[in-house]
Amino acid sequence: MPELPEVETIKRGLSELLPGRVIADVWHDWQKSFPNAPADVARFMVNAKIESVRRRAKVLIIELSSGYSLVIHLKMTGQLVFVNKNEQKLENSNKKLVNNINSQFLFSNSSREARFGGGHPTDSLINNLPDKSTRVVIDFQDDSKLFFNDQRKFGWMRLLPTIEVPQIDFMKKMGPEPLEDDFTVNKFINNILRRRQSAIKAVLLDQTVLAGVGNIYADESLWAAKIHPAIPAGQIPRTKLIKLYSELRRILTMAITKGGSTDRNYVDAKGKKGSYLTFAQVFRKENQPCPRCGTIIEKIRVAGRGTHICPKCQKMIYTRDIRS
DNA sequence: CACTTGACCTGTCCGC
DNA sequence: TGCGGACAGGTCAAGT
Repeated sequence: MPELPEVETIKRGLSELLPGRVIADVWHDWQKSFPNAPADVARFMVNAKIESVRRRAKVLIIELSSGYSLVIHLKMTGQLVFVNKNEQKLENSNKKLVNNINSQFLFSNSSREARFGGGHPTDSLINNLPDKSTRVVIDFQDDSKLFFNDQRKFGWMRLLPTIEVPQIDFMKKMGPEPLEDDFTVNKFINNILRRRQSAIKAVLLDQTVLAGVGNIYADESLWAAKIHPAIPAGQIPRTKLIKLYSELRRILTMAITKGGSTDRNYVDAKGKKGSYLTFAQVFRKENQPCPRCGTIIEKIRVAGRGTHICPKCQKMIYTRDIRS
């Protein structure tokens, strides 16, 4: 769910809210989410000040004044929700007013629904925390709180010495970020072709090739570049890869300016369904017409993932390595 | 080594 | 209405 644009959006939000705040207490109930020893938490988190919030691919890094950092991966259902006590009081006394300001202190899939979708049931999220998905609560000295919620328990949070963060395994293996200035089209093509026999979609999802792309943006960029997701990477003409490079960067950049997307469908208070993938062209659009040619979009399975294609725009036409 | 599949979880949705 | 099962997707371990 959270891919690069979503994590970037969360990072930008937390960057405005957390730095300068001092941790008063930390509660956590779940070893997998937050396996650090209570003694370490007490020693390196309590009384520490938040210095900065950074992002590497889909990973958030909250740097503390103690020389330690919180490294956070939200995986599919993780949320980071910041709640300011004053706002909470306001919520209790004047619900309408708070609905309008929810977005400034909620950073989660639900908050994006709130922001882009208008009123809906999760407007009341702020009243319900902690809930049963809450794994970690960080209390600040000014009585504001940061909640880490994760329904499916795939996400995690680790407290590590800041200087060791780049050394941990999955950080070292991570490939380049698609939006970095020095990530050139040639680098992109060379990295793609490192996995010549794999389906192009599997390559885009491989974080050692390219860090930050997930299922939504893989489908969207392959549709934009008119490439079938199951084509072996090595069989794609160079001109198509150049197109894929520019479309991937364009779509990721656009998604960030829109504050990310969410694939959560929900039912609002009136039982009405809605989707908040406002700029998706194919993702979760199966059985709907392709925005480009009108052909009905199909959902198939590629690289073990649900995959959305226009069967006319994205044909399996390559049968040999035409680069050589 | 290259590449694919299944496990990790739980809430939701679909069909019977 | 309830119930079983498929499905969702990021990442890693285990498999071919």
